[in-house]
Amino acid sequence: MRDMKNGTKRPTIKDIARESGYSKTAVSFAFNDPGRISEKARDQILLTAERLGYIPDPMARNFSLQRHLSIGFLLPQMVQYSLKNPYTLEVIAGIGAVCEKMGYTLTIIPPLHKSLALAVRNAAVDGLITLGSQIDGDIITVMQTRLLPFVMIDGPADEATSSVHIAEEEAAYTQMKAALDYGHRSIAIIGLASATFAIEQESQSVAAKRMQGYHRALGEVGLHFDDVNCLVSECTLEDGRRTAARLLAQKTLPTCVVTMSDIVAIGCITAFREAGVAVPDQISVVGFDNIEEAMTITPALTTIDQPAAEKGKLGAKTLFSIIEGRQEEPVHHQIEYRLVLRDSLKQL
Amino acid sequence: MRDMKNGTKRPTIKDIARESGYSKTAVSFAFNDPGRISEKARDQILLTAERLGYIPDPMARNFSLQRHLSIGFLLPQMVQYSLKNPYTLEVIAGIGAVCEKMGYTLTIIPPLHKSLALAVRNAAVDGLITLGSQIDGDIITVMQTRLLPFVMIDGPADEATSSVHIAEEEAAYTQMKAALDYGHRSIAIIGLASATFAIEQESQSVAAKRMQGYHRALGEVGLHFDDVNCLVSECTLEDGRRTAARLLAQKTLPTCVVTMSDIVAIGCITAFREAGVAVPDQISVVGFDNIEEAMTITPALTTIDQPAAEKGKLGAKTLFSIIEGRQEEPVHHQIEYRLVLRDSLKQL
DNA sequence: CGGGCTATGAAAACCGGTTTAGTATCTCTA
DNA sequence: TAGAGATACTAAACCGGTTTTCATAGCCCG
Repeated sequence: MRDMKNGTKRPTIKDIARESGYSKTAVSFAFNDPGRISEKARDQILLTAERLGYIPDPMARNFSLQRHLSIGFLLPQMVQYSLKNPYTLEVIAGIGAVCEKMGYTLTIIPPLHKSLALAVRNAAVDGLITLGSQIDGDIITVMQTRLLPFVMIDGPADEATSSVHIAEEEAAYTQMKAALDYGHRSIAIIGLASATFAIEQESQSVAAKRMQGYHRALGEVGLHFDDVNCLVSECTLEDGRRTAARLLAQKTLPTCVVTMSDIVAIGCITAFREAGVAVPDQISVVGFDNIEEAMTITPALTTIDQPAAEKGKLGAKTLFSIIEGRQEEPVHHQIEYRLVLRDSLKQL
Repeated sequence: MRDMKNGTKRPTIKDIARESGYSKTAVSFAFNDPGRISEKARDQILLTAERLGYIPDPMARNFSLQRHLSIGFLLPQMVQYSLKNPYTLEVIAGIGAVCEKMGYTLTIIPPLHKSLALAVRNAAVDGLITLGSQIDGDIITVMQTRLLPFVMIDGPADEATSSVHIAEEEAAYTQMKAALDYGHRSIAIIGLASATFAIEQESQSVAAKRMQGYHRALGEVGLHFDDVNCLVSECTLEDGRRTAARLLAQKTLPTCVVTMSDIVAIGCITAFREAGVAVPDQISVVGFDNIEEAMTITPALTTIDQPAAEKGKLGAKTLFSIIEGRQEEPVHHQIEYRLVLRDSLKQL
């Protein structure tokens, strides 16, 4: 009997076959289809496996079965940004909950050598979920070439791509309208990093659609982008604070700051507080997302609620239905948003 | 020429070999070791690959190379709990940042059929990071049997296991002492779900070590567990609120609540606020972890700072050094904690 | 002009499982 | 008692790459 106990290498199915006196096939059956062999053989094999410390190699198994038992989540930005954004994290949690139910793992895929397309090329997953607008043609090409099922959340999805999203333009319109309805006319907008203030462009990006909504709401009271203070911030608490500092450095403060993200809004509130500027008495702040913290901060944040966890769940469910072949045609889930009025927006 | 464009299956290396007139070997070289073949052959092959939409199968490649290019993070609890805990998320972000740098993906591993050990058996990863005390012998046995490198964060690590942690007993002592130093004698403790109030047991779990620290601090002012109100909460905002409700339902309120987790502390604060109980004027609250929100909530939370992201980074770095064979002996990183005094703890 | 070296590429083994196809034996039935 | 069918098992093919080993041709050099 070959001494394998202290060998540096793990025993394989072949070792168990040899040691137990049965064939590879029999060993495989013992683990995967016990009824297929005799009780005696099964016991022999399982005992041998136990004795040698044999555990079937998951990768070999997955490879043979042509599956991964994992779906991928494509990080919209570098890890240090993405995984600090509570909205993103809530989406991930939603995806994760479905994965758990399905017996899959969830692979977080950061850019590889700064390239998301490269990361997708190498991703060992059964399907992908993307979040946000940073998804360019290269990435889509790779996914399609690999025949990798994918679902876009908040992304620039065309007709052929399954997606989950809210009515961005309308939601942004609603958000801005709330500020205007409360009497605010001196307004600052803090957009996402990818936002552009050239309304003409036909971009499918979330930021662009929201800008269109802002534009429409402002137009209804006779305002234009030229009349508002337009800034841009990374989607992090820190950068929200920095952006608020930029506002504070200007001569005149707006009466209301409309942001595209709660995390930025919260950054602003803390920065204002530290600068001795009272929210909402001196300045109102409106957020977007309704993350959990929007409720706990003082003052509680007026914001647009979009069910992030629900988005993640729906995205994951959709992906699994494609993976399992239950879904042939692309689907586009539009889910509900909702204005949540809290203390951070003050009636003028 | 075989028509492959609209076939339902992806082309393999064999197809490219046949179509280009070269061998599998040559195709492999074209992608991985271009200098090994002639320029002409390389161009031919790459062109053919492009034309047929060939991308090497990552799983086959990884299988052949006996690697995964992914490390696993073992979720301490069910997804819906784990991924709602900011502390856990910060640790994950730290791990993720290192993964990104190393060109690895991060696989989130939820329990499989309620079993973490089973999930570990099947995990397709090069190594594992665990968090918390829920790691039992079965899980460790599987990791060892699979010869899977692993690092424990906040875990019950023995000498043979690489780990990252703070001095739990001492940190808890410091936390409790702060409350006592501020004059509090009527105290409630809200422990982690796994906490037990039988101080005698020699458990290695975080909760047990912290209880020992509490016990020591209380003892110094002549108090004992019998004199304090001991509760237990899941590590979620929601359960924190429920636990606060249980406190509120009792006849007498303590003057100070000492929790093992910021997220629970914040849940308590919001519950107290909603019940009209002023923090810290009527009741003080002390947290543990110093998550980002501890600073933004009103009143700002007095807590023990432990650098979660740093823990994740250090854990991941350690794991990679084991995977790459640079680290033979197990290492135990003990990192610094720090008491952060803020408004939620009031001098009596 | 023969021996050795380099450049180029193909054949076959290998990674560790699963599965198909097939064989030998035993049991039941007509 | 022959044939059909079930049972228990094995050999070999397969998943799609990488890598080792080997073959051939061309070249340089003494």
